Amino acid sequence: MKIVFMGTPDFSVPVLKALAAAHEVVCVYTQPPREAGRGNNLRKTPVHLAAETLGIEVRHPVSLKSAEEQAAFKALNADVAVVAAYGLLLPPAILEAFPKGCLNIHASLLPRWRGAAPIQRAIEAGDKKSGVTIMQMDKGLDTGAMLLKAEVEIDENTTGETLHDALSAAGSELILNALARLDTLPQIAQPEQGVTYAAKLDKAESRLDFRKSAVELERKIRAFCPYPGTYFEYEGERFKVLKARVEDDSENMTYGKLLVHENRLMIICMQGLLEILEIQRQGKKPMPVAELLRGFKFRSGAVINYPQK
RNA sequence: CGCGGGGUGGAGCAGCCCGGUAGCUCGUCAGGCUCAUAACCUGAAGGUCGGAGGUUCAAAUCCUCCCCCCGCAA
Repeated sequence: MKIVFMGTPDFSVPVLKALAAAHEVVCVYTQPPREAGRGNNLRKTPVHLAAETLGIEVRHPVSLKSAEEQAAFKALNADVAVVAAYGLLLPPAILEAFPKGCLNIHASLLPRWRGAAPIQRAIEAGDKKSGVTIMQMDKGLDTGAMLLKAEVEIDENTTGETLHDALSAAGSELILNALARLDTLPQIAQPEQGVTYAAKLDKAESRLDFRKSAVELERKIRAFCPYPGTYFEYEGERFKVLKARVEDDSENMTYGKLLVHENRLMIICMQGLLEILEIQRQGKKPMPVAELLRGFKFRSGAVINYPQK
């Protein structure tokens, strides 16, 4: 099949590779290079780089609203467009440009977690499973009819990173499956029941708030690992928390207090005790807490800064 | 030229501002103690202080350039 692929971040790269291996990908759409990272140099998106390696034409329009862009898109004369985390809204003219329309790979079991950050929100909310959904795109935000789903378990070791990779891999497989049976697959409308939205990740959420429970915080730490990360402040310095565990989930009032015991570091939460397992100092690499404690001393009993209301 | 932190025996840190014997917490090795131990005691090995120049009687420490790692912002 002749396919146009539209995607931007790392999540989309395995999908592009899978498609390129099995079909004719005539063109790749991605976000334009932007200033990013140290030095604010222009950076091509992961999909952009992957497409170049594969020798596929890359287009990165700022918008698809203009008649020129829409005409250029339609002129590709493909059978279908596959969209995975592209980052641009698709106008009706794009959605209807090809015979099979636009298929989307969404990283959740729709209609749960429509929107920007379905992977992290699922872990953060304590869901026991997530998955990917292949859907026929329509005008709404992740509201189109569903073709196929694949489930992925979430357990106590699942992080944003591992779930991201698992869903990306599952999505790559599932889209090939869907394309192979495109004409016979039933299109199932999304139920009204169970709709939730995954709000985009906000930097302010990265700061650990010890008025929350240890259970909630541990889930957030896993969900936000490695991006956007979580941290607490100690004597004006940020300490990124990569991994933690719930030591105790009973109630506690002196929340925000830090405890150093043997080679362990714990923080009292409004409800429960959170043990920090993996930590990263500013300018340093992530390391197990016990290692940091060999050279760096936290004052036991110190109160950790957390967002004030 | 976006802002900033860091590279010191195997690990984590201090020392650098105010040049002058390489330190701390661990780990490793050997021996001791012990029913035993990741515990304790004693001893030992192990470092061109990221690299190259420069200043100086003397540089981990001051100056210049380079390499590598990371945090923030975007």
